Amino acid sequence: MSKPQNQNKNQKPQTAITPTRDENFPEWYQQVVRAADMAENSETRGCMVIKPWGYGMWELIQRQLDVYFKETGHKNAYFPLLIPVSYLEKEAEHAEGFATECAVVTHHRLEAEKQEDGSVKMRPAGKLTEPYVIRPTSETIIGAAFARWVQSYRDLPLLIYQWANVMRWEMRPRLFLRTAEFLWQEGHTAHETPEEAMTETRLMHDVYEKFLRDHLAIPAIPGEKTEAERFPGALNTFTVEAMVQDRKAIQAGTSHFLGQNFSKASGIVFQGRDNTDEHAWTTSWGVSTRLIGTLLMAHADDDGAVVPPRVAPTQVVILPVIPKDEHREAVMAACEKLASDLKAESFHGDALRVEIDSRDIQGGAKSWEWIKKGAPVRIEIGPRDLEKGSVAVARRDKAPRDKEFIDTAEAVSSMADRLQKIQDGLLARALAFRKEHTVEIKSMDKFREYFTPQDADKPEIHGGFALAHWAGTAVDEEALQKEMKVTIRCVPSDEALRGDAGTCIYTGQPAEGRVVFAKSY
RNA sequence: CGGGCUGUAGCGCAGUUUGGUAGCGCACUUCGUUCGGGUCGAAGGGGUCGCAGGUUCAAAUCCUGUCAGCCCGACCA
Repeated sequence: MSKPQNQNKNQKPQTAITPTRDENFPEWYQQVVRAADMAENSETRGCMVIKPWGYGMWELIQRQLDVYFKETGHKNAYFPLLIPVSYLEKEAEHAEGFATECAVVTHHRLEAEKQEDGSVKMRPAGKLTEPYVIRPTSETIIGAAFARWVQSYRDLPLLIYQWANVMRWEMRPRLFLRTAEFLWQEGHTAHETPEEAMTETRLMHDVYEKFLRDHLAIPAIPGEKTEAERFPGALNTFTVEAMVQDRKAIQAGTSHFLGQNFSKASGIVFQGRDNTDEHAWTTSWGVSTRLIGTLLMAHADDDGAVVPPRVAPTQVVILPVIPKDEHREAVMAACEKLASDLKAESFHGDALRVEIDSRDIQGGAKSWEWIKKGAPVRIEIGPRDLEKGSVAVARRDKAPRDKEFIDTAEAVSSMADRLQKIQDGLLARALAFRKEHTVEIKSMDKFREYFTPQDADKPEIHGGFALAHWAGTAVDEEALQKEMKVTIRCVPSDEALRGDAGTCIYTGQPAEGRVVFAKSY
């Protein structure tokens, strides 16, 4: 009966994804997205089609973040996709920052033109007197609305956010990480005082950090951006920086203290308590579908996606094992029963998301599909289980063939706990990984050594986060980036990471504390 | 936007140098076989070779243009 493994004509690779992370990380990432059936490139340049498994994650992210936004007093609204070009001209730094990546709408009509061969060509007609840009972000158009809405200090604060698509004509799109069109949430608030606005900025920064940690199992480092990395037009930018498995950093969410830059540009003026006209203090903050790319790069392995249970569209997939047709009815009935029992259980306030995969395809192939999608738990039920009253439970955070045979009732009652263990395990693993690849560096020699790949032609995964003292300028930062592609990811908020005062590794000047350096996405 | 590579069936590719109107693997359909498992066998379906021009009796193959994708830069969530 037993035959040697991998003796088939079409030998399967040892891993479901080729290449592996070590072999070629960027290519591995793309293969994971595809194997998990989450998204694909579309006909439209730089834009992706998000498929149900990927969009399902986004829906959960939306729903769960929405709770936090509402809890912190914000209200959802919606503003136009098209922004008059003149709006962008109001804030110089902002305009400059986004000018090179704006899609511009110049016409409002098409005219059909019959060709000689009978086909039809559509030509733009009806030129607009003032072109529109498709929003790359909405500070300006929301600012214009705020200007209308605010008269008195009694109208403040305004706490608004919207779920929307935005467009930035990126030169190098990558599924989820950087696409020309992406989905996001953008918060925009206006306040009476700078202190209040700063409190708001930090509050949302904190919300993002907790969301990444508790929902996406990503331990991000919260901190402030340096001037060089700041949002165009902002006074302060706060970021949550995550480390992914090639040890690079990715900015997963930002919140900006905009001072009065945008209120001056948009004319958000209110009459203050002392009867004088004042400009409001504004903030903006956002996370995007990039979160999904981040979570893949943080958790996926060489067998495909690994989705944290809290954002898994299907948390438990039931795989019927039907050796002979005569077993079908009994097995399917058991699956239905199991599914409904599981759905009666709850995880973080929601019914468990359970799916029976009853497709008539090879069991092995089916099981591997769910491994590649990263469903947290797979349950098999076959005739033998029916006799014994047990089921076979497999976890995505364990080896593909690692199955546990558990009494059915117990499998159900312990499922929420099992999902939480997976969720916690992913976070612990990601945190351990980040710690393992975070070093403290005290000299430029060591710094260069850390960030220089062994093989320059085909750079291997190297480096990580470096904590080092810094007192340099934006110009110094740029020099570092030119030399090694390393940037300051943030000035960490965490005192332990920030450390004590010391000597800047670059300028030798006294530095207040350490900053986080890394290569980044 | 600069430099390099690529575009042939849903996916991955061969064929292009030396023009003669398409082939392989996987996937898909049907039948059988196997069965806690990404089985094996047989028979099938599917492509105006990225697009547009040009050269030629003849173009996937040569020429020009263009679009898209990937990798490396610059830019960015």
